[in-house]
Amino acid sequence: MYSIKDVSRLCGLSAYTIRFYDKEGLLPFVTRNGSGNRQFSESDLDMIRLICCLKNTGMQLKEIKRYIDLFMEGDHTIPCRKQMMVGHRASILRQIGELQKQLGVIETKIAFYEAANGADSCCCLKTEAPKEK
Amino acid sequence: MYSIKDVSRLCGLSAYTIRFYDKEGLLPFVTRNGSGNRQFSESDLDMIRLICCLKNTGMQLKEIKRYIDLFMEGDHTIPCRKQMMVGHRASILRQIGELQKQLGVIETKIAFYEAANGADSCCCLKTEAPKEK
DNA sequence: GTAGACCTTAGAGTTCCATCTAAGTCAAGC
DNA sequence: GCTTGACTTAGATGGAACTCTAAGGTCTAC
Repeated sequence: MYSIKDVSRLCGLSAYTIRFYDKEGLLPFVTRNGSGNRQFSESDLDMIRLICCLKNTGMQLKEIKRYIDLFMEGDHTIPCRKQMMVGHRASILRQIGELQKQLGVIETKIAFYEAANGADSCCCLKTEAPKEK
Repeated sequence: MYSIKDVSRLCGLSAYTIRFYDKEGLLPFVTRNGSGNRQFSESDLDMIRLICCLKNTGMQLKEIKRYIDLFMEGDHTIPCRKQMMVGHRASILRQIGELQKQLGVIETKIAFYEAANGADSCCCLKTEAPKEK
């Protein structure tokens, strides 16, 4: 069994975020110990990792909650959950396609700058790479 | 010359959003007509399309503003702008890689559901595909 | 038995991005 | 000259996803 801090470390979420997810109903499967503290099992961890995966691929928390709700309802919702994942796969493929398209635009822009100016000159070496993920 | 409504239609942004971007300093190149209304040139449109491209690939508005500010400073900032685009290209490639990795997780999940249940059965036909883009 | 580290809660605050409201200006058509 | 409609502004509001604060409970070690 893991504490909230363990999960935070293992899943790369802050403890705040984990509590927030719980409050939002994303973690109804998490149990408590005698003193009311959350305790997470290995399978809870797996579920949280799946939640992160869905979130990182652009699924909204309320949609993830819908998935979790189905999960809690039992095996008879498997076809429905599968349906959601199939839809989400399509969404991810769309995103990848879109990113690849936009990548082309940026490539063109870079090529333009390459042509407009000498190879490696830079007026502003302190420019750090954008931090967006 | 295009009105704000034209640009809204041509770029898929609401007029609110265009004004908001202007207020945020993303459109310093836009001129006004006699009565104070914004008028957009063809090259303004191109710039707005680039802004959309950067935004859609996860660049924050303040980072985009930094790019626009450099653009307004003139050609001597080209190496710096190129640097930004090179960094952003790396960011897009990271995003694509990440999505592809997560796609694998979802594929596995679907395969699991496929195994757990009959081929095309579905308990919940009204499930629409997730709308996240 | 008390200090320190950990947890709990409710609820406030923050950031980002966008959207809307209210009040007003301007130009064209009747 | 008045209505209509598109535009302007400042600033309020919204929602998504956190992030933090305050007040307090519980366990362990000394």
